[in-house]
Amino acid sequence: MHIATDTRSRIIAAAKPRFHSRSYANVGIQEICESAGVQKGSFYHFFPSKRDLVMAVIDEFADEWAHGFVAEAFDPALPPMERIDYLVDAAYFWQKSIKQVHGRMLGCIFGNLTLEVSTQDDILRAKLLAIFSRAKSRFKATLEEAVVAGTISPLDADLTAEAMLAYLEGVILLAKSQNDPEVIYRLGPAIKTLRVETAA
Amino acid sequence: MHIATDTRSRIIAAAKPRFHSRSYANVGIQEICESAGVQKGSFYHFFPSKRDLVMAVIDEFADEWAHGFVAEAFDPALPPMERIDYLVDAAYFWQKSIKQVHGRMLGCIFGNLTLEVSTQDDILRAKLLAIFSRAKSRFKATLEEAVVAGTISPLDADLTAEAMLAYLEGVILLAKSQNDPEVIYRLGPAIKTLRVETAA
DNA sequence: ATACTAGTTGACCGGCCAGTCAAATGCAAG
DNA sequence: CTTGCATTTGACTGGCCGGTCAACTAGTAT
Repeated sequence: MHIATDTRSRIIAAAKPRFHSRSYANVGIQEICESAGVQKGSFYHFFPSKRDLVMAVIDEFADEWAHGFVAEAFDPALPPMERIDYLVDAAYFWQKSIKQVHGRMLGCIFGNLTLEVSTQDDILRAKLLAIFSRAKSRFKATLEEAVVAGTISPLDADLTAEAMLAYLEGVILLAKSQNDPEVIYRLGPAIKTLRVETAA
Repeated sequence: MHIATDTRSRIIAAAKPRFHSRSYANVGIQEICESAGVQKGSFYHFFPSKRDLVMAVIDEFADEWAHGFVAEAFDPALPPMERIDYLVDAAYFWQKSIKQVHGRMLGCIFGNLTLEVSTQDDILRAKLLAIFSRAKSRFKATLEEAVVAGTISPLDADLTAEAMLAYLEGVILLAKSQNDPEVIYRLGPAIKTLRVETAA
């Protein structure tokens, strides 16, 4: 099997936009199979369960971001605090373009899934947590660099990073409630005002 | 029917913790009926649809908060910025007590439902939006008062209020991803550092 | 007593849910 | 040519989904 079976890929490709635009519980395996032109039994040959599929979808989204906007935003050539602006802008433009195509603001799939499933499935929660954890590390490293560069005054980089991530997710949530990406545009830049001071 | 039928109330009482701790799609009417000791047909006598039930549940949660913690927090006797601290504390203690009883952090039901259903049901989205809108107004009035009192320097009260609400929701989201209310405790106080300056 | 209505009952609808299975297919290595 | 494995097929399971319905009960108002 030198040629990586495209069946698996087609399943994931069919599942991605559905989980993103609806919800975990609202998307059925049957529908995914029909859309991917795959039989039920074939699906279960590649994925032991629905949960395994959504984990693969999460990975794909994470990779897509990591190699796309995130890589661009956290470009070491950029002054540290500008990287944060860049990331917020990227979130804005991405949501905006999705809305133009799809008619709706879909928000962040990691946030969406977290609120839906994390009380019901600890394995999925752990997966999502790991994603947030990596995002936080990016913010943290950037903040530390900014402190060293003297761009911002010293602060608790770990907690401030977490606060910024929380803010970004919250802004996207509110934007989704208004079905309007412009909320991200208006509220996003305030992310840089967030600060947690270092403990005494 | 002088005695307000308790059937309706029992249905809502059975639905509340379920929608809060799981999700809209994951809770069935059958289960709610069984738990409330009510027949299916009786359910549909009081609620035209599942959506109407969840709207009633949203209203109950909103009232509970409005007459509980929110009323306490936005007490005019408190210095304005302390009201915001109070509200964040209330969110923390509430989530913490839920976790002690239930074993899990359930988060904010408005945020949970927003991310789950707002791409699929504009009526529910509008309902949730109205809740957020009221919350934002509370923040805004408080900020305006703080500016007048000279506690904080002048800012864009409308956008800062929205930013604070976003931050609170984001912090709760992150806390839920870690199943740990202490996240709210650690990150919450930074809400007061958020600022959107007035436009030129 | 009668008529009306709010409330209740429980069976029923078509359809979808996640997941299983035994049998068939196709391909590759010996 | 044969063995063996990856892949695919499509029917099938038991159970739940939201919602409907006609019949029944009970209380109230005239």
